[in-house]
Formats: sequence, C-alpha cells, structure tokens
Amino acid sequence: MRYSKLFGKTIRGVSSDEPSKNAKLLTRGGFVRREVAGVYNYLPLGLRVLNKISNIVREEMDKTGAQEVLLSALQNKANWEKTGRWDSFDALYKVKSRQATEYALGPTHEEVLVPLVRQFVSSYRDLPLYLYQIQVKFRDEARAKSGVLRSREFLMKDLYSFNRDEQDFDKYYDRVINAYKNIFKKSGVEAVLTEASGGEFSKFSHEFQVLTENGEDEIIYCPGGDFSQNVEIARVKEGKQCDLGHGPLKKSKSIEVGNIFPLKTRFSDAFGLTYKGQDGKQKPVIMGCYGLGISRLMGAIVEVHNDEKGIIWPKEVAPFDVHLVHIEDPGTESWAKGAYEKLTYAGIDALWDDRENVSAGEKFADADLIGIPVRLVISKKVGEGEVEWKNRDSKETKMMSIDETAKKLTS
RNA sequence: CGGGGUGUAGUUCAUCGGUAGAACGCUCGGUUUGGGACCGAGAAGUAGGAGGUCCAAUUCCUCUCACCCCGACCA
Repeated sequence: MRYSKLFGKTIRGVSSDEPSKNAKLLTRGGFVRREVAGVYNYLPLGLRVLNKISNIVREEMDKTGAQEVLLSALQNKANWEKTGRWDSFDALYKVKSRQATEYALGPTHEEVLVPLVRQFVSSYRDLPLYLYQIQVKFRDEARAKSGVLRSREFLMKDLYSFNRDEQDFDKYYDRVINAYKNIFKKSGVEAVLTEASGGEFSKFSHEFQVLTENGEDEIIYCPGGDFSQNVEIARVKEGKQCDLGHGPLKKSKSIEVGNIFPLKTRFSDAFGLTYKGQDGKQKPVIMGCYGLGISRLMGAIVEVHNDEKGIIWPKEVAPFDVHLVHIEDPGTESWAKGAYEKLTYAGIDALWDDRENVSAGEKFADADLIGIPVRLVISKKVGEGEVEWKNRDSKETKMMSIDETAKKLTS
C-alpha cells in the first residue's frame, strides 16, 4: 500500500477532548476517528488491526470446535421480554420502526441464538454445539470513556456453548480458557485469568485482565500467576503472602479484555431449549458464554505497547508487516518501487511511504507514530538493492539486501 | 443520572461587547532532503443551535444540543 494513497493521515496534535492514551495515539496515527461519544470510525489502518485480531480469534475459536455465525443486530423484542431483560438490561438500546415496532439493538445475543438453536437441537446427538460470531455490539453505557476501551458501539467476539451436562461444559470451559490464553499471547498482551463475580447467572465468572495504569478494573493477583481476583470480590488484601510461596500479592489497575461464565440453564429454561437424552428423558441444555472485546483488545494493546513517539504494534496484530520509507535522493526514484514489488511478491504486506517532498524526519516520525514493527529505509546512503532494517522497539539498524530482508520476513 | 468544564478555519488554540487571528495542515512557486526543513504567495469561518439584553454580541443572560472530566452505573 502506498502511503500517499492511504485514507487517513497522521496528525501532530489531538484534542484535549481525547485524553485516553489509546484514543490519542490511535487518532494521531490515523487508525480511528471519533463519531460521537463512545463511538469510533475505523479507518483502513484501524480496520487492518481489527481484522488481524479477529483472525487470531477465529483461528483459536475454530480449534475449540466452534463454528462461526453472524447473528442479527436488530433483535426481536418478544424474546427479550421472555427472558425479562427488556426491562432489566439497563444498557439496552431500544429502537422503533416507522410502524412503531420495537427492537433491541443487540448488546449480546442469547435472545437471538437460543431460540435459533432450539430449532435445530432436539437430541443428545445434536450436542455439544459451539457457536460464535464477531459482531458490532451496542450498549448504552451511562458514560462512555477511555477511548475505545468503554464505548457504546464496539466489536466483540461472543461464543456460546451448548452442552449435554455440567461435566461436558466444564471441559469445554477449560478448553476456551486455553484458547483465550493463546489469543492474548499472540496478540502481544499478558492477560491475567481472574476470578470475578458471576452477576445474575452464576457464582463466578472469569475475566482476562491486562495490567495497565489506565484500566478501569482492579485486581489482586499473585506475581507467580496462580491466583487473581477482581477487587469487587477479593477477600484478601494486597501484600498478603501467596499460599504457594510466590511472595506478596499485588494490586493493579487492569483492562478486562475477556469475560467467560457459565449460563447454566438460565436461557435454556427461558426458551425451552431441551434435548432428548439417550435414556429418553427430556433435559435442559447447559450453556456458557464467552466474550472477547476485539476493539477493546486493540485499545489495550496500544495502552501497553507504546512510547513517547507512538504505538509499537506486536507483530501479529500490526496493520502491515513492514514500513518502507523512501528518502528521496536524485537517482533513487526506482529503488523503492523495486523493493516494494519484491517484498509484495514475497507475500510481505508493506506500507510504502512514497510521499514526495516530505522530509526524512517527518517520515520517520510518522513511521514511529504508526508503529509498524519493522522499518525499512531506502536511500542513497543505503544503496541500490539494499535496505536499512530497524525494529520499532530498538535503536539498532542493520543493512541488508532486499532478498535477504524478504527471506527474513517470511521465515 | 448527580457535580464540574468546553464548543471559534480541516486540526490545535487565541480573541472575551465594536463584527475574527495564529500555528499546524492544505494549494501554488522556489530552495531543501537521515529525525516532524525554509522562503514567498494563497484558499479556508453563519464563532454548535435558538431566543434575549444592548446603538453594537464570538464575547453578557436564558434555553437547548454536543463533547470531555469526576462520581454513580457497567451481563
């Protein structure tokens, strides 16, 4: 992609209206632009990151045996009344058609999926069933804040499990925990598996919490990794010695990037989702719910991976593999194009800063702000057929041939 | 939803009763080219909206809308 053609530009300053680090950097870098409070537009760079994260999530979800669907955002009011949530779900957006029919604007999808699954599940042979989607969710937050971390419209992966019994459910629950661990690891963040309140549905839930100053949640955890609780339920205090000898428990602000919990038969009962067991008896389906905020994770990654110059994307979620910077010198006009074509041919996704009459300093500053993990410079100083390789998170540079570069990037 | 604050050029902000200004960005010309270069010329605004006070309102008052912050809320 030629940077000169890319929709969305970097900007130097950003309104003091946008005080959160993630929104500031994402806005300055040309990834997002705010539409209204708590709602963001994702520009090409931002969408690329969302898609990278989504694909990591898809891969791991598919590995657990789940299938992807896409459910409706406009939802049937009657089903929300059936579960009692039409009135009790505070953050529910309600919209009205011209015929005065009311709809829920989906904040979550039990009310859609359970009746749908009911049409297909009747026997123990139809279970287990695992369905997920990646979709825009709407929640009427009393107060949107922290940039893309708490927004009213956001991209979320939600998975719902349907099992014959608790034992099967427990096994799958653990499998999803593992999948989540893989997702966060690949996305470049450390997410601490944390016990939290179960709210309406069960005694407990599990949250995946990314430690950062700017988080809204707070957890008490063992530095050894064997214990973590959200302060909302924590009975122990910071500083208490870990039972397994890992030293004093720590307290930290954090961002909840995933939340999983048992639904038991809460929705199966509401919609009469049952199956006939091998023994001929009609039984309720045991459900679980597994959320993961894609856009929120993007924000969390930015909160964690940045420096005074801008974002530092982990490789797997970066909008491009490399940032090709051409410093104009007479006689080098064709060099960058040649390099770009070679890299593209090798399957490397390059953002090529081909702007004319833009100083080297400005191109470097933009590259740092955008935060693609590898920067390749082409200039007279570097020489034809060569590039200067620099990682975003390092000061060191290295000269190498374009062929070598392509090989290193694809290995 | 309570408390506080802010709406002026594409963006960030000044002006604070006498009808609008800078920087960045943008356009044109030229000089530059390894860390956000420079010179010159130029385009760009119903001052969020409505009402009121006043000879005169971006400025003061009222209402309204939007946005931000703190809190409450956050399956």
